[in-house]
Amino acid sequence: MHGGAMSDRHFDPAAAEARWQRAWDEAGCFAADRHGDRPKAYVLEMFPYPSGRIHMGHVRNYTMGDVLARYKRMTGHAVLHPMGWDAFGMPAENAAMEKGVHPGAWTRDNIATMRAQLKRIGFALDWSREFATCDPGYYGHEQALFLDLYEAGLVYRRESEVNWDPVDRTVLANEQVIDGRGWRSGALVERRKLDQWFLKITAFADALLDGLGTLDTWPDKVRLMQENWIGRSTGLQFRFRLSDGGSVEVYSTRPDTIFGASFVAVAPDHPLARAAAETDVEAAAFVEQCRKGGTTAAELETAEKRGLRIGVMAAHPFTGAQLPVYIANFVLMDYGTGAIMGVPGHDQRDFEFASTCGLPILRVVAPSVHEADAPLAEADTADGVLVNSDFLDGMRVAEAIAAVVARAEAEGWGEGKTVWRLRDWGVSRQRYWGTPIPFIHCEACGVVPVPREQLPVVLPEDVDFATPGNPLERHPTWKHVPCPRCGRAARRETDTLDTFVDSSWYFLRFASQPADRPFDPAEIARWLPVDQYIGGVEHAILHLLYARFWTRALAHVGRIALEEPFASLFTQGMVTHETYSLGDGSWLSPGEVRRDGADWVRIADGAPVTAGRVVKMSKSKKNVVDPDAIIDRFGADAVRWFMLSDSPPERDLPWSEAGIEGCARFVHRLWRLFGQRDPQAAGVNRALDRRVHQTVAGVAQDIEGLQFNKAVAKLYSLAGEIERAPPSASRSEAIRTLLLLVSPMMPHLAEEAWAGIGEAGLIAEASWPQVDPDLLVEDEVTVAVQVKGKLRDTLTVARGTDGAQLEALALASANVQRAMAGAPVRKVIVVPDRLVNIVT
RNA sequence: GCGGGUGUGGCGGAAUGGUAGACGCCGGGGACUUAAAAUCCCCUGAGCCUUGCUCGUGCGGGUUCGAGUCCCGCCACCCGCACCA
Repeated sequence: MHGGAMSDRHFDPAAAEARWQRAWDEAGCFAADRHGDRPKAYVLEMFPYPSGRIHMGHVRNYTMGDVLARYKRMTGHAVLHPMGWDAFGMPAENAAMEKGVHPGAWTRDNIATMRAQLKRIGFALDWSREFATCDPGYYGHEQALFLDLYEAGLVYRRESEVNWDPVDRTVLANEQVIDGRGWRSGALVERRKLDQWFLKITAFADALLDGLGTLDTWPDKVRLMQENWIGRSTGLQFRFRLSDGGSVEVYSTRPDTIFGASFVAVAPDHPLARAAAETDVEAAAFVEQCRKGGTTAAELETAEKRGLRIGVMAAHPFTGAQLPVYIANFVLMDYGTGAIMGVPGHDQRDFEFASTCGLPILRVVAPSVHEADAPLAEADTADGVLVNSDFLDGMRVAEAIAAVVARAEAEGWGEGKTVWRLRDWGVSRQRYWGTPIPFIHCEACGVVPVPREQLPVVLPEDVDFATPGNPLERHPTWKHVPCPRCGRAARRETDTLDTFVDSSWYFLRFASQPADRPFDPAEIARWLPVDQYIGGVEHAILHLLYARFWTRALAHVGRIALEEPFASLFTQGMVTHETYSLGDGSWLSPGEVRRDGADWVRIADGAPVTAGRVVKMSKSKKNVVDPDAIIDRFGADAVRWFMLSDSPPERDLPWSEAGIEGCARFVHRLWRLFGQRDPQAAGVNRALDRRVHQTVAGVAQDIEGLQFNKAVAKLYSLAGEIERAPPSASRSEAIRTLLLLVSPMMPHLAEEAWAGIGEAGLIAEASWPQVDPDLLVEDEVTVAVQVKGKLRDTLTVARGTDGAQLEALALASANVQRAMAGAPVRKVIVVPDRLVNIVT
């Protein structure tokens, strides 16, 4: 029975991996242009930042994409599955400061390391299209595209706040601000205004919002998050007359609650606040205090709500009541007009503020007109009817909003307005390791674009990181250039672009890489949009929104004809691991501990270790495992299999030693099974044939739906089924089919076995098995029998047995009769082929 | 604070409103072996008066012949919040 030559050999993952990776390379199987005539499939995973080494999160991400890419190839597609590097960014500069290495050298070393790691895992990538965003051959084109947007009026400059470290005299990223202090200096961070470059993403707010409607294969949660982020709202913008003769413009999405207004508040940056600060020392001190601390929304919104009353009063547009005006730290200058009317009864922030300041809290919306004076323990934001509101009384909220807007417009003190939460995208970074912004500042001519023939503006290599701040700014010669317009001495822009710009069009560059242009429009037409994009949910808003914006902006300037870059999106979960700590709270890595009965101890000295929560793998908690070390021990196929097993791909995947051992066992178990294929065996096993065809169809469906854990479960099942089956022609064919089905997941084992059973050619180029639809259905079914909804028996009957017969069979069951205890039948529900429910 | 998500055995999870726990891991028992590893077979939600019954999908309600699945209200944890990528 065990005739194959393979069964005498053990499967040696290291040898097989090297052999077949070389074979794929030599055959050029994964070059995208290999099958020009086939329908296209562009499979893309978010490209990595070259941080040093590949981590398990990358392996999971790229394994999913790889399985899909290999499957698509087997089902007759021309597949574009590329890889590159998101190579600009802060960590390279940090490394330069800490270790004295050049950011470029550090980055290129990391890329070399990580490329080698990815190759070891056997991904079916078209490496001929690889690039890094820090290549001048990439970022030079980005500069040209930036100039396109500039010419189209989508780029502008304005003042904007940054986190300023007053000791290091440096702009800090949000993550470099810890508890309001600079991470290196420990100085209290301030907000400081700088002239910065902006992209007019708000010009596309409507289009980006509407476009979400076409992305029906994106996860609902991502579309919802983007929708909320764009934050379209309609409301009333209107003016309060001030007691000093001036006025203040406010915006409210709930103008219906206007009769509940008990104060007016402006942002600390609001002109009114600045004016007050000039004349009033107290106001100046308060505004100054508000400038302390970081710039993040979370920080601003969780800060205690504080305000300072200034000398003017605002007149209520309907009642004429004099409302106090405050400068308040919870009012944002970036949203609406930077000023609000405070309605404590129906806005939680206003409620908290009014409570601490002793301002009146009025109810103007109630569940019914009879509850007009129900007390408010907190802000009531529910729908209801207007009360205590003059001409609005009795209206529903929506009706009242329309009424107030109409009245304001008629009387000329306000107008209905659509406001977006989305703000323009600030792309200036006061850093070295990024794409130089291609502009020159001339005292006579102003801001002048670098002429296109002078692109790329290349970063200087000779920079020093001995002191904080932007090395481009203090470089002795780089920024000194003649003005392209008048020829007089001028200086280069020293800000570089946000790295999100780099990742906003890389998927276009993968489709073609001409030297003289960013991309070839014909190749964009051929490959785009990306058919399946896969990455972490942490990119659900920013990266994906920016990439959608760039695509539309490039279409707007005529570079491409494409609205949405990613036809389908999948967001995968994180790889997690148990954490280990000593009594003093210090973390230990998985390699430093071992199990000792029910407990954990440190290997070095037997010290007791606490096994803690299962959390995302991170260097700081030391709960990481290195992919290379795991491949050394178990082989690439076992790691790939683990990445696909058990956890649904959108959820977190807990790494475990036991789990990877189980996967490695299964790899070898399959090898033994493949070795049992006996081409001489005769006879048909119909039941096994059915299982095989059901599995082929099911696995295909699971892979297409990216439900790899379900595909894995089906493959385990089928393997067990085949193992238990006696030899037959059906069984031999089943083994060959199983090999094809596992090949996208365990490509090295599959190639080795494919060759072992004497098949010609590479399994990487084989076709997905055909399904016989007649074999998909069983002819017997198991029907559940319930009494009053509780399972009492099951029946095995021919598929399609009619209802009356099922009912009779059910009533004849002894278990059913006992459960009924003589009660009369009131109703019988029959679901053919599934269930009979007898209600008594 | 705001926005989004998740919750089912010891663990990861499966289940078009229709047999909860497929498949895998761990654990237990057995076979093979001088022995071990490897491999193979069986058992494995809890409880009980064990031909079978009761309970059970984070918690509390509801809809339904029937709810893990639908609705309402909570709790816990995770992700994002515009200069981390």
